[in-house]
Amino acid sequence: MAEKKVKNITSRDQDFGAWYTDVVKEADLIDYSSVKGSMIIRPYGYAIWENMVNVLDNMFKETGHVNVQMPLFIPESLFNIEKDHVEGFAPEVAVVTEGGNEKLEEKMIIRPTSEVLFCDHYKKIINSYRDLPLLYNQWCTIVRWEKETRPFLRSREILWQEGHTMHATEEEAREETLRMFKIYETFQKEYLAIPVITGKKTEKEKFAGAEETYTIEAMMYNGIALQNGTSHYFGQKFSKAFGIEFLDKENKLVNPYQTSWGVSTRMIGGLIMTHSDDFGLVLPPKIAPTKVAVIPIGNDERLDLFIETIKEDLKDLNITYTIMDLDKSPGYKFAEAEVKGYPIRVEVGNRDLQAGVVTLVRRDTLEKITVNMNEVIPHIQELLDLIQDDMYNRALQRRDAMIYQVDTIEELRSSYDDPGFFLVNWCGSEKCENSIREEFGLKSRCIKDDVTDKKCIVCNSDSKHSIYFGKQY
RNA sequence: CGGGAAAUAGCACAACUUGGCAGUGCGCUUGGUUUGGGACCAAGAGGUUGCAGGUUCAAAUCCUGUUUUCCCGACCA
Repeated sequence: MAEKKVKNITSRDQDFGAWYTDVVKEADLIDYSSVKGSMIIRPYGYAIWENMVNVLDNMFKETGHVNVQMPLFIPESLFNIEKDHVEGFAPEVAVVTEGGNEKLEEKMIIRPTSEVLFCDHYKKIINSYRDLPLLYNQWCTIVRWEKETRPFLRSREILWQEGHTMHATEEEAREETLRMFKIYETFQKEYLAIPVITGKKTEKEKFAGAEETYTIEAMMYNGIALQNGTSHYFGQKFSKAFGIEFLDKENKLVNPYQTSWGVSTRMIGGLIMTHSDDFGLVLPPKIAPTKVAVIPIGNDERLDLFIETIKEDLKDLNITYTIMDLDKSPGYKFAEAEVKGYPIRVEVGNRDLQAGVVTLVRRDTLEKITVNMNEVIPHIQELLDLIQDDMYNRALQRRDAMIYQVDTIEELRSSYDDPGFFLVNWCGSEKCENSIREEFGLKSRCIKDDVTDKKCIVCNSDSKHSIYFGKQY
């Protein structure tokens, strides 16, 4: 069991913010660049993203979506077509005013999201109900001029995925919004081992231009909320504003119904702040680029033989691995394996070989397990599943312990500073939502469900919803 | 965008107060010895002190501006 703390990582309980940046840096996930708010994602960080992309991209394709690539620039006039959308994004867009040494006649906005580009294109290619549904997705970067930036959590240049779909009927579009919402939820639970709270955003918090926004809210180790994905239902707002029309089966000209949905590398930040510890990164096996680290200790011919065998076995089972045979002391390798968050490490030296065993160490608990040499592989397989499940369950327990049902404003007043989410009854008015935000610094996360037999904790009129509030990143 | 702190070798820092040869530790390279919690010996390499101006015989050091990073706040589909 590790006794010594990795020297360059601040303790998580002492200073959560410093701990987070330390882990991100020490695990070689990113480097800072000379460009404010634009991080360099290094190979190990990018490998985590690639795994996320692969899983999600398959899920998108299985549900009929295809990938496209849209322009980076949006002419100002195009951007200005939908009023709510402009108002929401205007404060944070970057604008190109010059090109080739000349002032541009029309400013070009660097996409902060691509709704208008998709709509501009859809207008041309949608003519008949036979063209629908149109299920497009793109993997790309976008730019939002954020003032405070943090690696993965909030950057100016954001690496993400945005799906944009058009449907013949409202029902279909609503189904799509929820289908993708569900895919995000499943992905985060099953692959990232992050328990999430899901629901609708309030009018105040929804996406600029959307009719409804569904959100995936995760709670970090310190009780802070992280919005880890959204799915929007647009109705016909954009299709009307952009004049997108098609002939339906009755030969009537109608506007299609639209959705959009996205997740970004912010999920990597969520992954870290949910699972990692003072020794470094802890990754769930299903998303870890390297699942097993084999650490040979000392020199021995039998050791080489063992390494060769285990390499073959792991390769056959498609379990990614690394052999840490660098010329470093064992302690160095253990610490290195921990900071990188390899889910399982296999320690093997003379002592083990003599006894015909190897030592397995789980990264999540740092528990050491001695197993028979010829049973290593089944143990690894079993352990990978167990770690995945245990990580989810631990995160779930911790989160649930930090959700507080609060029935009166006095209760909230005495507990609002506690880390976590507060479940309150709310009348649905923006006034009461704002008042909770102003007095307690808590933002609404999402609506849990409809409640009618309770009173709003602020104004005491009939409650409409049970809703989560929390501090956010 | 407001308040605070910082930037010196790849990393962490010293030298700055009181201007005068740019240094220490880790890491890196080479050779050797080692190996169960961040090994040891020896020999090396590595610098436009973030950037741009100014003051001065002389600037890492003093002054001005600027960029980036971190912390707190505001903002954040």
